[in-house]
Amino acid sequence: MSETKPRKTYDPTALERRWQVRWAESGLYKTDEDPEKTKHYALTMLPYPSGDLHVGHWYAMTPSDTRARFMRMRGFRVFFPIGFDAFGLPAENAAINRGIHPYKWTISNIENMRGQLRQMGAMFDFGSEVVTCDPEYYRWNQWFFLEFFKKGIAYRTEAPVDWCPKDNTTLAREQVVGPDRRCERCGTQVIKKNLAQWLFKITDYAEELLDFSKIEWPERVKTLQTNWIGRSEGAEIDFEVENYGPVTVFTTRPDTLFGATFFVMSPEHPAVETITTPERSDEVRAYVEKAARMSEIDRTDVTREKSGVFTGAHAINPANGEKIPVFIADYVLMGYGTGAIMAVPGQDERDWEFAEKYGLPIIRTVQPPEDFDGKAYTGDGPAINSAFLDGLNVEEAKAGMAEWLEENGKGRAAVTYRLRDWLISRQRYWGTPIPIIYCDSCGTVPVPEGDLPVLLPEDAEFMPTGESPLKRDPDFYNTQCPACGGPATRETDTMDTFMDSSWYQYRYLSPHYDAGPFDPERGEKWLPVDQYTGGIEHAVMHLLYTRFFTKAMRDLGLVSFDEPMLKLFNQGIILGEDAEKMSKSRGNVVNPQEFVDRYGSDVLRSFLMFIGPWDQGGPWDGRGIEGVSRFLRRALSLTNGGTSDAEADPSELARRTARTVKKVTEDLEAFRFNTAIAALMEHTNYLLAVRGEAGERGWNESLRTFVLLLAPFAPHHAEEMWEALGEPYSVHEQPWPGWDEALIAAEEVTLVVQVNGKLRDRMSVPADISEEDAKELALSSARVRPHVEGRELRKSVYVPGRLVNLVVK
RNA sequence: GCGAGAGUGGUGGAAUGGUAGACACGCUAGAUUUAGGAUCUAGUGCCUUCGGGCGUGCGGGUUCAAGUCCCGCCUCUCGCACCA
Repeated sequence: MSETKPRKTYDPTALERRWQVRWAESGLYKTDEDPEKTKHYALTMLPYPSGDLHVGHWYAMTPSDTRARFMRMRGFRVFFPIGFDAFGLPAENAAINRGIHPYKWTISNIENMRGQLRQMGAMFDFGSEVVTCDPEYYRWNQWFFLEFFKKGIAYRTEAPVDWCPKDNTTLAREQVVGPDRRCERCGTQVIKKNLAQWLFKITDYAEELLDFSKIEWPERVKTLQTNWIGRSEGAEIDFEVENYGPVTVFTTRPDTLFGATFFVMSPEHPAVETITTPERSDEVRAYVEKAARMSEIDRTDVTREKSGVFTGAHAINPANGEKIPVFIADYVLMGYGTGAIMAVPGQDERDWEFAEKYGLPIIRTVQPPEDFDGKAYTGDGPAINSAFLDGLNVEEAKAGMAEWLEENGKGRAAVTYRLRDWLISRQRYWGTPIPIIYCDSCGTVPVPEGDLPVLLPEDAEFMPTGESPLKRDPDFYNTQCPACGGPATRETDTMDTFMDSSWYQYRYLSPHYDAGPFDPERGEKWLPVDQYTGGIEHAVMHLLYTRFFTKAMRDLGLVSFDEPMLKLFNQGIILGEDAEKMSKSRGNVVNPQEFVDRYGSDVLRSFLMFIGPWDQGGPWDGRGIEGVSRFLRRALSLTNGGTSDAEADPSELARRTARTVKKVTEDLEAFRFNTAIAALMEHTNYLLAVRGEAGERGWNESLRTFVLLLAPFAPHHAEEMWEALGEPYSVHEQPWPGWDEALIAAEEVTLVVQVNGKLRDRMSVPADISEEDAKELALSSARVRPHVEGRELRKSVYVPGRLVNLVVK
């Protein structure tokens, strides 16, 4: 019978508190600056201070912490900072709804969350914390803005913008989601509005942003960004429109120009009004109005029948001089390409549909294969009806036409992107003021660097009216022109909060540095980020902006590399117990605090890592957490000095220990936390079953190794066990154990015997058994014999250490 | 419609082309306990005449051997959605 000493009461919360105090007192997680070690900058996406840590924060941060701890034990100097993305709408909404100032609301949330973060027991270096609504931080947003302005990266333009009527602010293109164009934050359908806005020329970097060769990022993110940037190669072609002049189209298929039998403009195209003939104007005007009234959701419905209206005008096909009719149609979008297309029904399905409906001629310019029975043919084939291109395949014909266009001044090779410039102006209070002054005599004047930061006034009226709240604060609004000293007014828009998160990883290095956005010496030592972790939802906003920002910083001479984060891992989403997304309205929100109070941080974090592959996410299982709690209690009991019936076989103990070290190491490298914990559980069960008399050397040595392996997952429990073993503080400063590959190979192996691929027997044999002996042994097995007797042995397969397969007829 | 990913016990999930279901949850029985809880031990894919048979969404193929590779379907999830 097993005999266990009476155990101290298990109180994980007290245990964890004790170690957290000790860690804080001893400065255990102060960043290691040892220049002898290789750097590892581990970064987890900074949270928005919404009030309380959500179980999603735990799911994002604690596995990152485990990974960072693992790297630290492996001998890297690790920088693992944390901060708060503190500007943004929720603070303003809270202020509006509850009358609390956004600053007060934000700061009290941050204080609350700081306490919860400490309870997490992660190795965050709280000394480098960054809070983005702090003037010490946003001053550098303004500084970057001015640098971008000088470089021509920041510019102002009057243009229709996407506007969220609920949040009363503009949105960047990336913040408008779905076919029905909703606000990424609140889900309201966006509308168009004409406003003068500040933008960043991210499109100048479109080509470079398509190059992922210097980073190891998930394919998914790379694909999303590539599609978002949406590069199309083709040509611009100038069509002479009657009584108007040249109108340029973009096409990816210049080779089909001879088949362009009509011309289509977007209803919003500026030429429409001028070219429409008087007899067509009523119909055209009606169509334009109808298109404008139509909701975006209807406008973008692919299944809708094509419609359009003839303007009465004609354009000249530059290739053959044919007069072709000019239509307007809502399937041509002003926001893509040039807002006008040449229609080639023979090679484009939409154009075919349109041509059929309006009885327009169809000319094929690519010969479809004989068995082709469709309508528009989009595949490859020899050019026909195309004069000098005839006989060429599509690629050759494209090049041939581009050359011809260029030579004849009718067009040119061109590349178009779907990506738009990044609109950063927000008509809101709670953000970084844009450091620009407007003067009647000097125009747009940047705030001199020495006058930064332009402080956000504390007492502005921030009710949303659709106008920038700062405009109604005369002390802020009215100022002097820095150039001429005359009366002037300030820009009253604030910056998109994605500005804050585009470069925070640099500020972490020296959060109080005042000679620049970050201390270049610190940058030299730590940049770029080695491992970034966060949610996939940021694939085309934050992750694209921060790449752009780093490239712009490089062009300003601030950094010498091209990419901000070398490796990226996206964790999944943790769902409610009903396998639905957690939401207050569904009532399936899991409050981590409840579980921290009951089981402690180590159990909660280990459970979240054990639940399944980290990138998969998955539903919360309130019962499952018990299993992990049991595991950590059992692990802890290993240091209580009990004994069990069985004694460890020394070579098996050594083998299993080495195997566990290998498994956990390799799994941690690959972010496979779930199988690493499974291996630790298995090893715990084994160690419990074979603890002989206390003091047995091999067993104790194995336990010591086990505690080291446990440390990144359950840092508090491991510390407690380490102390119980009489080892010096702290387990987190110990080197990661290695393993001897030679120990892993077993002396005896279980060989599987198959007959025609079917499992018939298992035998325990020496690992180095010869093929002949293995086969002979297999044939002599009582369970195998009935299946082979009287049949011809045609072949046998021997896989050393694994199986013998006897193939009989 | 296009693109990507995924379908394995009652559940979450494991499986370099080589013992399917590791590790857990749950469940069953037993031990302990005043009781409950906790803990410990054993069992737990399905069927079975106890020999064995069948099993990784469905149908085919390659192979000595397929959850894994190939082809064709079905279902689900996530992107994108008239992009010229």
